[in-house]
Amino acid sequence: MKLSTRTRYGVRAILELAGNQDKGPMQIKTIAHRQDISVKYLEQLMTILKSAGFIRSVRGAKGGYILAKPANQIKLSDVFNALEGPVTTVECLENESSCKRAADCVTRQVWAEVQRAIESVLQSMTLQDLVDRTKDKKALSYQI
Amino acid sequence: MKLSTRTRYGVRAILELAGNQDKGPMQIKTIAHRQDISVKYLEQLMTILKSAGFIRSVRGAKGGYILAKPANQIKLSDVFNALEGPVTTVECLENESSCKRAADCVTRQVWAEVQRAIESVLQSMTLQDLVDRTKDKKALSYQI
DNA sequence: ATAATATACTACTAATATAGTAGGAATACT
DNA sequence: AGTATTCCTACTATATTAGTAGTATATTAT
Repeated sequence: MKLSTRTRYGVRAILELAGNQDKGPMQIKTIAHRQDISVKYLEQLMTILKSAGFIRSVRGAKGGYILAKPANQIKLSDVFNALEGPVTTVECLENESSCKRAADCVTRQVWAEVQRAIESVLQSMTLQDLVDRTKDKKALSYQI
Repeated sequence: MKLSTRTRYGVRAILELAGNQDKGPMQIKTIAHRQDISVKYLEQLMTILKSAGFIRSVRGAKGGYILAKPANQIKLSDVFNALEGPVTTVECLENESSCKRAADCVTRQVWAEVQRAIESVLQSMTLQDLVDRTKDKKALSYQI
């Protein structure tokens, strides 16, 4: 039940943008370097995030990417959904007709509970929350 | 973030055994037929469940599989773990040294919370709980 | 004993998804 | 014009999953 690198990299990339909101567009090159991700691969992830409406691009020199809306309006569950696909542990939860036993299937109920638990965590966090956590951490480390 | 059929089939198979505890060994053939799973594939899943210690086998004619311990002593989280592998959303949660940034990584914290949420659901259920749910459901359907 | 029935074991295969890589086109700034 | 950047499409390598195939071994029933 591992996350794909697509999701892990994508979340880290959009968090870079979220932590950089006021400083103009940020280039793929920069993000890729800071996060140790292949430039070409990240390029594709940014396309996903863009077409999902979380970020927008500025082409040409001095271009790059910026958040399309404030970081506190982007829930992690939405980003996750765009990158990893719907948090669906099993097909029959999206589409009941995919299994004739769905209606009275006990394991289906279990996977539904698992799914709700995951979604509940992800829905409770916005990008801004995570940026704030990072800042708290930095502030703390200065004291040491 | 889909579950593998390995896990889905495996859980359904062991639930068949759990619902059949007092009726002697149950054959792969029977389970495969009732659950619509390939006999040969299920054979492999039973091997996994057996070497994890949840079930034991009886060879030869009239043989089959039975639970190795009472259904209320088998937690779903353990079965899940044997089939799907550890509920680890990301490598660095199992092995901190796999990423040099692990110590102050915010996304790692997020995935840890997701993981805890999943585990908490699975640990709260035993096979017996699920068997009971099935029975409740059947009892209910008789009333209709 | 022998035949029938079941698991045990090992190896192979097909299909799919993931994680990239590669190359050039389009756009915008200087 | 030249440079820097995103945009688009296609390819490739690797791993995993899901399943198939065949034979060996153990146990029961006749």
